[in-house]
Amino acid sequence: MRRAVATLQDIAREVGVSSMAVSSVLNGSQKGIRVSDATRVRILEAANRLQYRPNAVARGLSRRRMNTVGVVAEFYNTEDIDVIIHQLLNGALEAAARLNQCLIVCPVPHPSSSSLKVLDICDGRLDGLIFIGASLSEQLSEQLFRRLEYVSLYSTTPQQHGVNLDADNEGGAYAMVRYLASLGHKRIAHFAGPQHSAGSIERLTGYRRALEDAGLECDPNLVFQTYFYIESGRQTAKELLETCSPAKMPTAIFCANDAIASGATQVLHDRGIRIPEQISVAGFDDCLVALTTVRRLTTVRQPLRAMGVAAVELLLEQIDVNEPERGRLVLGREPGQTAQCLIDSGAATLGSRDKTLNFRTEVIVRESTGPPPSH
Amino acid sequence: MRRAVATLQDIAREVGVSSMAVSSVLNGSQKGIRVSDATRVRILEAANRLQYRPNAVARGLSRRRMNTVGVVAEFYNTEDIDVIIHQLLNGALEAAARLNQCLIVCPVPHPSSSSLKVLDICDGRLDGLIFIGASLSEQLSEQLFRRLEYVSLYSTTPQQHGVNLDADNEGGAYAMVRYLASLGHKRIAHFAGPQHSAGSIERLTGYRRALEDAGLECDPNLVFQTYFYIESGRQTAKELLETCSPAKMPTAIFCANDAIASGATQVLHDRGIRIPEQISVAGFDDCLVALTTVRRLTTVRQPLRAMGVAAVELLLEQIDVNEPERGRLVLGREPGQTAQCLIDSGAATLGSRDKTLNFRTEVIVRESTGPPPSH
DNA sequence: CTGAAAGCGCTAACAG
DNA sequence: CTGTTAGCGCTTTCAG
Repeated sequence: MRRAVATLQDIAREVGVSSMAVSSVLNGSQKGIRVSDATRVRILEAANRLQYRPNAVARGLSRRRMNTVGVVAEFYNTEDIDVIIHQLLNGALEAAARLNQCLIVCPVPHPSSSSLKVLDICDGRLDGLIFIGASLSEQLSEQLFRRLEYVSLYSTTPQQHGVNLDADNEGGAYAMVRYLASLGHKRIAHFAGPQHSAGSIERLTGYRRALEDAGLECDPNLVFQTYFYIESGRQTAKELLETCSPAKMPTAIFCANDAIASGATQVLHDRGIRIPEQISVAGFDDCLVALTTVRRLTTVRQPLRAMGVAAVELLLEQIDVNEPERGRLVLGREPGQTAQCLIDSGAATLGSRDKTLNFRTEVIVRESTGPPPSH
Repeated sequence: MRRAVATLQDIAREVGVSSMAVSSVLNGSQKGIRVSDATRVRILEAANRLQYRPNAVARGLSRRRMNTVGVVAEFYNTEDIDVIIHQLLNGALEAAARLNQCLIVCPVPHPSSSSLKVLDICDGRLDGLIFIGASLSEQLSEQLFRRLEYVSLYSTTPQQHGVNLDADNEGGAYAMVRYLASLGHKRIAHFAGPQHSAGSIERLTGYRRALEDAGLECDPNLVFQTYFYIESGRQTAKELLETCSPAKMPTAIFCANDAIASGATQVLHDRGIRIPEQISVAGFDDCLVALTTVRRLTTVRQPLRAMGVAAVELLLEQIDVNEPERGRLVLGREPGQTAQCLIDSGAATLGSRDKTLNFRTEVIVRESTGPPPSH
């Protein structure tokens, strides 16, 4: 929108037709309109010569639709969560491109400033919003809902409106701990994530259920409370080594994410404890750090790409369904159809948390796990 | 822009004044306008009651300014470049917030699709653009320049318009290699980045100049061509171990980035070569993987936050200067003043590549370097 | 089936 | 100083 940018009317003037004719040729709206082939060619030629590009702001004002969805993510974190966001984003980008939607990211520097910043962007320039890892207060989600449709991923608070997507945390943790048990481990520690996070609690639940089903004792002294950071994994590993008597030492540690596992691995390695010969370490997420540890991590992978795709599709379905006045259905699906497809195909299940879709996870076996030493 | 969203006119109708009065009270434009305090209060009350929020699309169309800058970055990469982008983004966000500008990120999935995707977004919704690591063809930068102002970071092609920001690659590499030499290393290898990248070449130049100034021989067999990936570092380390006779083995490796250093570290460690006792390894960038290697990496840190801030300020200055018709100066600086300040303060220097500002780097000493074995 | 006219929500530039 | 009018660039609607 600067210097000499050609407008629709410029072209209309050049060619000597109405701006409507130009609009219908270039932006293919208005179904019933017929322009003679000769004029059509002249319009296209003029548009090309003048390097015409439609002005999305004007179009948006008129159509009440920007064909743009936003992703809100907190960009202050330099640990592994970022890589997760990138993978989600790749899926979301793919889906958005396929459906002719723009996807833009609205980075939020700090959790606290979210509320202000987020409402700033809900000013007509976006048709819908995808929240990643947000904690939306009831008030904010109400305000948001008045302005646009949204879906969330890894929401840390119960959803008021719209759907929430998450990994099948409990299932993933369960599968990993069963795997460790199948290797012969009897004493499996858990470096749990922060307990204000629903995902952490679910992973802990999966861990407990797996121990029980494997007929193993669940020693509370082997469950440690940590944060999702490398440094926290490091400290907790030191704590474990200091507080545990050799006899009670676990032969495997299941960490609530890869960052924790990375930190733990570093400390164990520094103390001369060999992985996986003396102790097995497993993570969760399968992000970049899983590949940079001394022994590449056995971990639980989430279908991040598919989740990104699903987020966009669910959002657009919501817009289609709930805002018919905006016309232009993008997906053309029935209400709930997108979610139903995911469930039917086995990609996701309806979680215990209301309105949450849990995506199936997968255990990735690498070098950081093996049978316990006595085997 | 959905369901019942109050507009300016709604408020005007409620209160019984002109929409102009409302506009001037709520959005503080139109300097000369006076509204009685009583009306002002009633307007504010009504706006609050109706939860009024200005529609940025309508405002943008009218003012020809969105107060929004975009960042274009390629989001397909899952290696360390991401973390760099995040740090840059944090700086950019800070500056944008301070100057009352929205900052949004336009992720580009693949390098090849950039041209299309990028022009898509230059449709009036953005006042300016910041490119990270882009290779803009001459044609694309021309088209872009017709539509909006832009600046670039780590541009891989010479700049047609606008300024480019980069780290002082040569200076950083020089400082690191001088540091290694000062520890007593005589045979220092370099795992160079891809030679189509200007930054890689500059790092290589710094390496060579440092060896020369330190009076060390520059053995071409110790310079390896790699890519900016962990796996490439891994392979190159294997190559080094296979091709180098023990007598000719370097005692230090300076890697063109941290990912390469991480891969190299893994292989060396796996072969039982102790770091830094037997060989020192140094990286460049100081990103997350520098903290997850067996020995935390000695590396060259770039002032990413400051670069993000500078990118936004330089861009807004360009808009102020070159698009006076849009009014509303954001910075109110003279042309070139922002760059001059950076140079005067010593934060950056004018690079050899035309129109490039090189930001001062810093050697961060950690655990992966030490004196050579014979010492 | 075509073309002129009205309007999306807001603001800048006027005339009263 | 107020209040009205005329757009911003595009699209939808409604006469011709």
